[in-house]
Amino acid sequence: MKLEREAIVDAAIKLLDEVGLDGLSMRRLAKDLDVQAPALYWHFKNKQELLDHMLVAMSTEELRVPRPGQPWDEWLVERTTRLYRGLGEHRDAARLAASTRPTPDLLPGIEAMVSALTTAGFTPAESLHSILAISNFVTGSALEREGTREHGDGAIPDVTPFPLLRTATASGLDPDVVFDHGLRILVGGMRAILTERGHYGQNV
Amino acid sequence: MKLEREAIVDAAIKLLDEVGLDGLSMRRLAKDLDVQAPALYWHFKNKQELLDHMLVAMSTEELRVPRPGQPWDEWLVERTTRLYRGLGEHRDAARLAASTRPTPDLLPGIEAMVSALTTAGFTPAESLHSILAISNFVTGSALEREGTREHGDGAIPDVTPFPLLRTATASGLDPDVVFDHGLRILVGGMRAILTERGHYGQNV
DNA sequence: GCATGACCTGAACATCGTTAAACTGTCAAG
DNA sequence: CTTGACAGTTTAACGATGTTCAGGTCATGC
Repeated sequence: MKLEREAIVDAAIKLLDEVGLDGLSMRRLAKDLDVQAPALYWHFKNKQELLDHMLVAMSTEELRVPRPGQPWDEWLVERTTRLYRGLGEHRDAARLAASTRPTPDLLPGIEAMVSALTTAGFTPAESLHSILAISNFVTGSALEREGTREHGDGAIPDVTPFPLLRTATASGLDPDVVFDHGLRILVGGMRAILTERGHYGQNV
Repeated sequence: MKLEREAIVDAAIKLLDEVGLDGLSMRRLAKDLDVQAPALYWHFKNKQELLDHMLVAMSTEELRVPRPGQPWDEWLVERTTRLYRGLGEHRDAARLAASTRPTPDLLPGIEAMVSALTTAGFTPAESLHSILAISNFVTGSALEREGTREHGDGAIPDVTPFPLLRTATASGLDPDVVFDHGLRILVGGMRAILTERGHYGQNV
């Protein structure tokens, strides 16, 4: 029954949001499903396999290609931001994603993205490396955000002895604005590659 | 005795290189030290506290400021690359770093780096955000490298049905070149901020 | 000589992922 | 209507984990 598998994954995601990744145990999940823990092992051979399915159930995976007429950089920012936001919708989602190997059915999407960037003027290698680098940046940023979220208030260090840090953090220090800034720099650097090569056009 | 604490941390790091983070248990570490597991809890209140000390013992933390006359971008690339390489010198070092909150004594180093970038023409906020974004990029990249290292050979997916991916990965796909490319893009984007503002000079 | 503390052991607790064997139901074939 | 196969679950247990607690041992200072 596929129905069971989906129900388990849904309950696991809901439980994840309640107790976090560290609190997500097979026994606890089984209790939520009114079942004994070993019953889960008929549907999933591993806890890891369960986690894998949770991750694919959580990821919407859209916007892998620019809308018609949309400039490549705008599309890339939009898509990457959506990815980053997606990792913030469930508790410990970034940690979960980091502990899971990507499945091979991501390849068509990556090929599509590479295609979008090559038509913008990048080489296939440049496109792929950029996409992967940005992906690493996303996971790193999402992990950092989760880390600061958990230790909430008590962890903000005292910057008063450091004048530059003081002015730099005068209006707070939000992980999201660090992410936005990093992403802006990344696509700015990609744009620089193109302009150095003579592509001045906005969109293809 | 500080000597004991250091000895424990050193043994823990050596054990980490042998068995990895998942194999690093208090009992196993105690056995290497010819001691029973609870003895470790006299020196460290937690396993987490032990892990924290392992991480600071592993990080050399140098080059937080450019050499005299060195351009800011060259220095930034050098320093960031060194950081990334450092995370590859011990097994699971990136995972370890990701599971640990940074200690507040990193602040002087950050202030120094912000200072270096502000004298190059960036605002304090731009400098700090760039540093933090790059740091997130480093941890993300190091984590990805560890993930691919572990599943070694068997995990390389088949790209033959995807022409662009095939040409992009014709000469292999090394996590390190993805990192180099991402870093180049990042500082390229930072350079673009400066040139848009009218700073055309190479160094300061 | 004796007490105070540092430092360690032994035993145990709660919890974890996971497995093996036995049980319960459903449903089709004889 | 019986029987057997099979999906799906339970009960019991194994080995391992981090951690605690009560009690030891042993040197040092009075």
